[in-house]
Amino acid sequence: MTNQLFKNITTKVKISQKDLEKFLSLTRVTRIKKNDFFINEGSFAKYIAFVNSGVLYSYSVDEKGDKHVVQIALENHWISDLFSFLSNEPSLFNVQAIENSELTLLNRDNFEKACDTIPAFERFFRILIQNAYVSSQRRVSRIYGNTAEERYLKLVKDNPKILQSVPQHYIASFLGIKPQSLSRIRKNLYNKR
Amino acid sequence: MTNQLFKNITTKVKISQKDLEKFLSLTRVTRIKKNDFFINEGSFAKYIAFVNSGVLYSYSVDEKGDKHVVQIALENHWISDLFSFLSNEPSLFNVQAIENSELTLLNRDNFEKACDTIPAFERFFRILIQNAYVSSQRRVSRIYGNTAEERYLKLVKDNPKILQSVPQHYIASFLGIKPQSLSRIRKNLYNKR
DNA sequence: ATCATTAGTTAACATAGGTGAATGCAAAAC
DNA sequence: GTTTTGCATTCACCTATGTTAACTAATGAT
Repeated sequence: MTNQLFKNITTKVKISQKDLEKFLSLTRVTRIKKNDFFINEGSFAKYIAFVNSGVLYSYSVDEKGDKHVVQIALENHWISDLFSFLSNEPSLFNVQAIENSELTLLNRDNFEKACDTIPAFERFFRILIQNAYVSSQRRVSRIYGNTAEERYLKLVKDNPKILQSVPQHYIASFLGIKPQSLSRIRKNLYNKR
Repeated sequence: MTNQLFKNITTKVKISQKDLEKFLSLTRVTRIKKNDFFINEGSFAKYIAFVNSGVLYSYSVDEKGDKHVVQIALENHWISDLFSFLSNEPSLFNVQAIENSELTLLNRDNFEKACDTIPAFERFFRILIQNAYVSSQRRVSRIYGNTAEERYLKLVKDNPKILQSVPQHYIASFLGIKPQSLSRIRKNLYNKR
């Protein structure tokens, strides 16, 4: 599990073994049970989490009370409410475990410390935020430019693991459609072949 | 125009007059004509721009050749392809002037310099990026949770100036619908009253 | 083992928004 | 001043997705 985290960092930035271990010493490992909340909307995101094992997802709840899945974080990905974590504002999202999961946590103080004392980490983290931003922008473009079926096929292609480890109604919400519609889309796709 | 920029910064962070002037000395002012490009997709975003006067907008072009308006920057707002600017990757967007505009430009070297030597500026800029990220996430939620009519009304309410200074087909694209649909929506709204 | 809950499927019907074409108007180009 | 081009509007028709509801299968609780 530690290895996974090391690998996740080293694939994005050059960093010495020593700095990696220094970084690791600022984190702690925890477990979270299926359906438990990692972050509650309105509270403050104290941590960002690297998913060692399991799955988490984040979602917002709109004025009409409808849930909208924003991110699905499988094993080996980072999740938090970045905005709340970085700005110390109340969180706009809930983050919840889809299955029992193991997380490596970094709190805000240690995050600052890591940024201040490990230049490679600051760089790594800047890239993480940029990627989050870009993927959000891409998502807008995709919603506008593609049908739900196209978005589903794109997900199947780019992220087949999500389909295996996440119940379908979460995926529907992530794609911006109702579970019934996803069911219909899948059925049509089968019939086409 | 300089005053506007000062005001834009001081409303978000505390900064001394001296630092403000230092920052200003790192920028330069330029003019751009209606329909000219500030950034071309595929090229590198060398600058971020503060709009002193005029209007710019950014958009992507999808595989089908359709344009999708991503941001509309009126006077007194910042615009760029932040991802390209920060990561030095080719731009994913075009940024173009809707009318003749005057911009205050900051290039990457001076951006780094400003971040390194003016702590308040680094903070200001981090906030700018965070806001961009959050507004992108909010947009996804809004597309999923609201009809085009609701999104239009929200825009009218939050940003009436955009309606006055931007042709309607840009607004339609920004809302994720066709110009005909926006026309229909506006007609229905009139009839309701 | 039983019962209750949640997830997924299907189908009939409703609706928001897309598509293509026609029209009028205003601004730009000549 | 005339012509051309681009923008907004309207309409008839089409399609993707939403809605409601019924049914089944799987999961969890007692």
